[in-house]
Amino acid sequence: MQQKKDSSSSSSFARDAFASQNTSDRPPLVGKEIQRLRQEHKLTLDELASKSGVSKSILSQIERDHSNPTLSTIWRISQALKQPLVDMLSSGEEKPRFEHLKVNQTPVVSSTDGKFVLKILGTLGTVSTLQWYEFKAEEGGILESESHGSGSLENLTLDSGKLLVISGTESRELISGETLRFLTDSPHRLESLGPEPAHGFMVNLLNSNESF
Amino acid sequence: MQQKKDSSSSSSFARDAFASQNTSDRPPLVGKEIQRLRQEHKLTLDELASKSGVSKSILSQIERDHSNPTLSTIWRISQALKQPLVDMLSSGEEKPRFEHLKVNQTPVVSSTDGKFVLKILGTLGTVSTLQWYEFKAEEGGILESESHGSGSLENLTLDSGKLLVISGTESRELISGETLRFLTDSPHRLESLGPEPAHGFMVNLLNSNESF
DNA sequence: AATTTGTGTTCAAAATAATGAACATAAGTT
DNA sequence: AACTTATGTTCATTATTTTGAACACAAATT
Repeated sequence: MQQKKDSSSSSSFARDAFASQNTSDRPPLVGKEIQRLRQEHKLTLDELASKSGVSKSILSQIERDHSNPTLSTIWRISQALKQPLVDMLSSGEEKPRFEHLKVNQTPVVSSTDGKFVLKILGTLGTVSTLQWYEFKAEEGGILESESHGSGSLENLTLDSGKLLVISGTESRELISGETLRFLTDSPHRLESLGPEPAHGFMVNLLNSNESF
Repeated sequence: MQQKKDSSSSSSFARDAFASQNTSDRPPLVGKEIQRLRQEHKLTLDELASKSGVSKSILSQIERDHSNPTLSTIWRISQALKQPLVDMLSSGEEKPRFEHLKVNQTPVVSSTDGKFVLKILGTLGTVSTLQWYEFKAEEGGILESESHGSGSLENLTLDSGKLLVISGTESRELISGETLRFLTDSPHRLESLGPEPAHGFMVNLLNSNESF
């Protein structure tokens, strides 16, 4: 472990700095991103140093990935650049820009009689606090749901047709173009009243503690 | 600046560790979150130390927020816990608690030529991390948007028509029934290719750090 | 109860990140 | 060209993180 301090200040860290983009084999290289942001703000190292309280010299080294900054250092820089800390770190990581789902890749659920069809458009993350759907239902089509848990909110916009919504003891009738938001902490039910098929869009917030 | 090293190893950092939740006045306190994750994985300090290559003692200190970890240290820990680095840092920060949702009439925005019409169905809370829309666009209708900020994700489902999506330097063409998710951290543009009008839904997540 | 084993904390030493001043270089000015 | 100014890099030093070993304590075993 013993390592002779070499005369230059460049430590053992990242002397091979221009390695490939970070794909989870080493800590993210924040240097380029910080430099980009600094230049975008038209700041010199001196200016950023005084704004952030981080010394000019270490800024220089960090930008060239010759140093392994401390959490507090990164944070002070992110503050000065008005950039969420988290963004600065994730910037290097290549994220796929697009995800294109073809028609047959969209999951579809339908009622037993096939009259109510629900396309699952989106589920968010592992914890799944947000989901959204498109639905089409011919006359008489019914969708029954259990409670989604306390604090859950359903947001329903009807594009065409007529829809009866029952949640708990209350019910509403929706016509084309209207939007209804309601709590789904109890079993609820959607029914297409026809005659034309109901078509619409639904966004569900789970465990949201929204009120209206 | 001169500071006498006190006999305990706890540095000047965060001796007042149990400060309030971080709301951008000091670096995020990662200790609790790391500890939570470690325990969730049923690991001891020793085990995490060997998995991550970070010494047991510093782990102990970091968990109690008695140290100001280095980027590479945080990263090695995040790897061992199979947790995206970024998530560990943002955990303490204000999570979008969903707030009051109030949209009575549906506001409508349309392009100057009137060919692209956007109905704003939902905007969530003051922090506004979630929005959703319905859109209709006749042939040639164009919607241009600025960046929604880094980490923003747009989810677009086309019900009918044909749509060209351009984000950054990339573009995709969508046909009826397809869904496209893409990052909107740079200016982007939707264009209805016709001939029949495009109709669809859109869900936008702001500052989500979702990946696909 | 005494011993061992498991787990987290503290200690002194070593490694290295951060600082401020000096230096290097390039771009403008006189 | 010589001088200044602006900007980034390197140097020596200081401050702090990180380490490995020793310690403390509790839980399990004998």
